[in-house]
Amino acid sequence: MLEEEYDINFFYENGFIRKQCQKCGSYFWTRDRDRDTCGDAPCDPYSFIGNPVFKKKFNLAQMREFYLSYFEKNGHTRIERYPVIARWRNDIYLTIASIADFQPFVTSGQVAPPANPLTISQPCIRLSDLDAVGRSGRHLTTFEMMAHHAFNKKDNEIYWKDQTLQLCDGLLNELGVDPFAVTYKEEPWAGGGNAGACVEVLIGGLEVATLVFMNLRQSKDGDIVIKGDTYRKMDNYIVDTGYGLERLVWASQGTPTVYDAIFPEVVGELMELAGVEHRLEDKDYANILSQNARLAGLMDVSEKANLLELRKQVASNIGITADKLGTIMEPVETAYAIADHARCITFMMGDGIIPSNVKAGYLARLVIRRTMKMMQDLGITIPLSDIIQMHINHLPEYPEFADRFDVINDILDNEEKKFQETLQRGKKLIQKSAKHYKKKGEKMPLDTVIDMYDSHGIPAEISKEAASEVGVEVELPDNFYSLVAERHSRSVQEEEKEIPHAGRLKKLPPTKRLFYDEPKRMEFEAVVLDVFDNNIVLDSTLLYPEGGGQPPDHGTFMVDDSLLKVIDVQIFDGVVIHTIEEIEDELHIRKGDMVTGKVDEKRRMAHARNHTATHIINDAARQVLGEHIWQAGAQKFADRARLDISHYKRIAPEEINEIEMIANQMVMENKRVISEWMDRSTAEKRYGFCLYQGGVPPGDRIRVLHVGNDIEACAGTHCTFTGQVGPIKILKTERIQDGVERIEYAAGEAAVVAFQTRDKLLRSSAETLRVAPEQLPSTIERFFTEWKEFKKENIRLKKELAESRVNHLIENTEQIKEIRFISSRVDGADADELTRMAGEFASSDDIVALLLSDHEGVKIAAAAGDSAVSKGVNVGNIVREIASLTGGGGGGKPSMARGGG
RNA sequence: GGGCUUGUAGAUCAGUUGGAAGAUCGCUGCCUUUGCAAGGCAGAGGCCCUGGGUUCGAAUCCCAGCAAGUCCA
Repeated sequence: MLEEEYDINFFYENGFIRKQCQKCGSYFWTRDRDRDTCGDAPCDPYSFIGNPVFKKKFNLAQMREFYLSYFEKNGHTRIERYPVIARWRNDIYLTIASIADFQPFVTSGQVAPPANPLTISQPCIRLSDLDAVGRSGRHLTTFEMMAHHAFNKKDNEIYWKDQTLQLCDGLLNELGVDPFAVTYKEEPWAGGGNAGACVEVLIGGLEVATLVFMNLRQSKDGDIVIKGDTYRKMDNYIVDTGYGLERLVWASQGTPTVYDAIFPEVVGELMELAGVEHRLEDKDYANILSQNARLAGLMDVSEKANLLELRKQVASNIGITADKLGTIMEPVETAYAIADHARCITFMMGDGIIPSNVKAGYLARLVIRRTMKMMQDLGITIPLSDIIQMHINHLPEYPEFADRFDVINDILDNEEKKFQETLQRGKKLIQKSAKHYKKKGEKMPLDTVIDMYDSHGIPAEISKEAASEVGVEVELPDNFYSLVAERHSRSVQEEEKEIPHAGRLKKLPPTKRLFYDEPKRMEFEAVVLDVFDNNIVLDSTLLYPEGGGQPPDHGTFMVDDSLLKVIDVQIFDGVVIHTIEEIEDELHIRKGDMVTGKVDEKRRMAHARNHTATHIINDAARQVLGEHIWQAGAQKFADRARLDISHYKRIAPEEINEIEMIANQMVMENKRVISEWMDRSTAEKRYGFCLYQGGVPPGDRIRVLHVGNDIEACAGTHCTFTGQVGPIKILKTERIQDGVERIEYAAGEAAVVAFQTRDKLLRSSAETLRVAPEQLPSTIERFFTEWKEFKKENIRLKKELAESRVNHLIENTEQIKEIRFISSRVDGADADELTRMAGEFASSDDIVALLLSDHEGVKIAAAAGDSAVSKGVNVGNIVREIASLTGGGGGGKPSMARGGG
């Protein structure tokens, strides 16, 4: 990064000088001429603990308000926070920074920001330092990134570096910080395909803010190199700042850890539940925590070796053994982590994430299970939802969480049950396998433990515990989880969709799509702009190109006297390509020709019905199942459609009936389906992110569709009134992932066909049994029971028959030395009967029986009694040889064998 | 989106190289006991998830589906 990027007037005008850190070598700006270090840990250890840096103590709500109103006062518009689940993006699951709210369309300049400049306090979730949470005293999974953003364009600059620093410095002044204690460290920044100069704001060893001046975009032929990648300047440039709300509060209070500063009540209650005396006013105790936090600030404690080193150092400073310190610290650290994780869960669930085994839901489950495990370790027996309730009580700024508590409670109970079941199942599996290794006198191999975790979700420590209960040792390496990761590290090949004829398409203007304005028109005339292979591009079209889970229209083109069938329609960058069915002749069509196009109306209407029905079902599902319902995917066909929704349980049959009923009522109400093209920002502001249930469309103008209460961004073709959808029939539900339910249904004619198909099924079943359809359930029940009874009787009779035949034949045994031998033909007997008979003979110790029948070719069965076997008789071999004569095969044990051919 | 694991009695699970479907708990009846806990004896209870395939023969092997568990991106 060029040095001149940091040559900022503000510094010169306010008495700053640029120095180089004597420890790490970075450049920084300070008012303090005597300062030699950059102010960042580890060059400067924490000095604010026990020594707050602001003029008063703040809690979260106070600091947030102070910050936002400061920037409001300075010309910024306050913006509502975005959800922690990044609904408007498909590249990340969780909101990891305030700027994430405005990516990709605002930052790229395609879409105007909701206000400019703006200020926001954005809750963010980062799970990358999970292991350090609780231990380091400063790591959090959830934090609020307070920010002021200015989106500048070449011809419209809001403000840039000078004013950004001015605002930051002003804020810190108002908070009452000593101006000499603040340093601004130069640190180039890059991330997510963008980069720029960046200044870290440091007080007392703590980084409280990061000021990024984003003006570069990653580009292969760029001329600026940062961290190995090349970048080039963008036309727009963005002030991207991030102030750590929690850190500012911490610095204002000077408590030993950030946790004690931001949720002291929850920490207090958890410590009590865990039986830990957590008295910060106790000087010795506070001293241990403070030392720990100060030193932890200098190292990465997510690594075990570092944690041990930390323990050693703190222990020697206060004069106790590292082990003893460990027993003091561990429960405290765990309680901190629980408090933090619970807050994370509160935000996740409060914003509607449903735990699952995929995507964002998996991350939620990960955190939930970690938390439950830690609660178990500490002997905290209250349900996790109680801790969530504590957080919600202390978060009055988020009333939406309180509203959703009932559902959260339900979900968490469910999760708790599932986790317990998984652990129990796991324990049994482990002990079974442990017994196996105990027999062999071996240790349990690491591979087994990895298997247990990978396939059954049993944490390694629990495997170890369970195995040791049986008396089998397990060696766990430090890098256990990276070994697991290795198993999965198979190269992922990224498939890049290649757009055919990209070069040619680039030169063409976007095709006018007439089907939005005239949904009922089915015929049109247009001019041919280009022809290649079997593809035709027109200046305008009525044919819907595949998109949004809706398949393309079919139709015909009439050119002069020839009729062409359109079998596929796709859109690339606004240009619609019609693919024509292969014909033997050449296409007699060229640029400039006029074509008369016709839409296959039946197909179009079938799609429109199923598509509108999808919105209706989505709305009905939300009414029946709850507000947490979120579309996770959808696909429409001509004869049916399906909708995937997030839900934490299987949908009960009664619920399906209710959804179906409500959906059909919506149809009967015959409401107008309204569509409007809107500004993206306006639409987001008015309707929220539920707009993006079906995916995030690109561009600054989006089509907003209202179907009843359901409002979504949707580019598909729809009915104009809900009545046109016709009957809606739900066909089935399927659980495609844990936490995601798929509903399949048909609308309109397709629904009628579905009714009829089912009716036919019912009728033909009833006819076969010769009863009325109403009597099917009871009749089938009767048949099934009778069938079972007959089967049992059959077995019983065969057994009796076998016994009586045996009694009859037992006279015909032939004495050969010490064994009695009998062979007989039992025509008509099946393999089972023969076997049973042979077994009956062999219940006498010295008998060897060989039986044959003519059932389905030849069947052979043989058996030998115990003493016969011990004298060396092996009927398995005998049967094998006989069977080979019949052209079949056979075999078995020395005492029992069957065969045939 | 990818990987791995599992579907057998009401429950928890065995089931060896393919060769007669089992155990424990629970259930029913009888016996023992003042009663309970328990013990003894006898018995009921199985579309071995579904559908194909291989085979003389499949709970077991192969393929597809359904249901469930789990790890990762």
